[in-house]
Amino acid sequence: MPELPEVETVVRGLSRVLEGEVLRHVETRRDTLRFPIPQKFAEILKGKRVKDLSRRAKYGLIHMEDAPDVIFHLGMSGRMRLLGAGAPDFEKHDHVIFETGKGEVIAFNDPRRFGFIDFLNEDGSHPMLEKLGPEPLSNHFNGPALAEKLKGKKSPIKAAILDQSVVSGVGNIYACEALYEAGLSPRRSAHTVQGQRAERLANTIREVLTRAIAAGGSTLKDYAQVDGELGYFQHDFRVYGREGEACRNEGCDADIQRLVQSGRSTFYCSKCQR
DNA sequence: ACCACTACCTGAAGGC
DNA sequence: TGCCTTCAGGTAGTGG
Repeated sequence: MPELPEVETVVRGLSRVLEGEVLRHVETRRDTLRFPIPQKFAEILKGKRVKDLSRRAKYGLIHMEDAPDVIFHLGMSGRMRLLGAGAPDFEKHDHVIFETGKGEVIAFNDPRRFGFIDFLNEDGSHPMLEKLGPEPLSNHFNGPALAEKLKGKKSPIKAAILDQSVVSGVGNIYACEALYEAGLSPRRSAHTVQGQRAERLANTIREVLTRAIAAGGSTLKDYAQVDGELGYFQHDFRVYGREGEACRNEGCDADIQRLVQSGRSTFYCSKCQR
């Protein structure tokens, strides 16, 4: 499910339910996701109040009063499910449960278990946050900053923008979409994206992510916002998942092609992207 | 140092 | 109906 726009949507949804609330009940229903869940995770959080939530790249952060902050990652298949108050209807793969003082129940559900949940260090650091590049929607991300990161990189530009140390939060869908909007071939060597090209790409990355957030993210299989609403940005895809379909650029008669780069599908138009 | 590939895990979809 | 293969929104670790 989750690239930056989906995580942003989930964090906003969770904020509405959790901010300012005491965690009346916390429960871990297995010991390990991608990494082990910390010992006494539930015990440490039980009875503590949530200050607020934030997002860094594809990570959600739950800031606590008088307890360590929580970091979570949704992996490929993670969701946060908001369950009605009363007797919650748990499903398979509901691994971690939070209940607020008002009786709202949140379940972290992740069939593939590529996600994880952990505590931040006291200074707000975490090993997973160390190598992250700039937030694409912040002022630190722009053409020159991107060009600098791409300098000397021999890998294809598609692989480079999936590299979280170049720009953080962009995943396979939005990498494809941003390259299409920028008119750049996914196979182009990253180091050739300088000057105007870098400017253009930085802009399309920001635009695509911003539009996706406004649409509540993208729903492929079962991604849902916290309240169960679906995202709908998938209707705006220009290339992702559209192999063999017509390019949507005015005056282009080519079909969208699919190729595999470092083990992942790339969708692009070979006429519009150079 | 850089880059591509594998491994991690489950489930859905398609072919036979 | 069922078995087998392929594919999926991510990323740490490995080996060239």
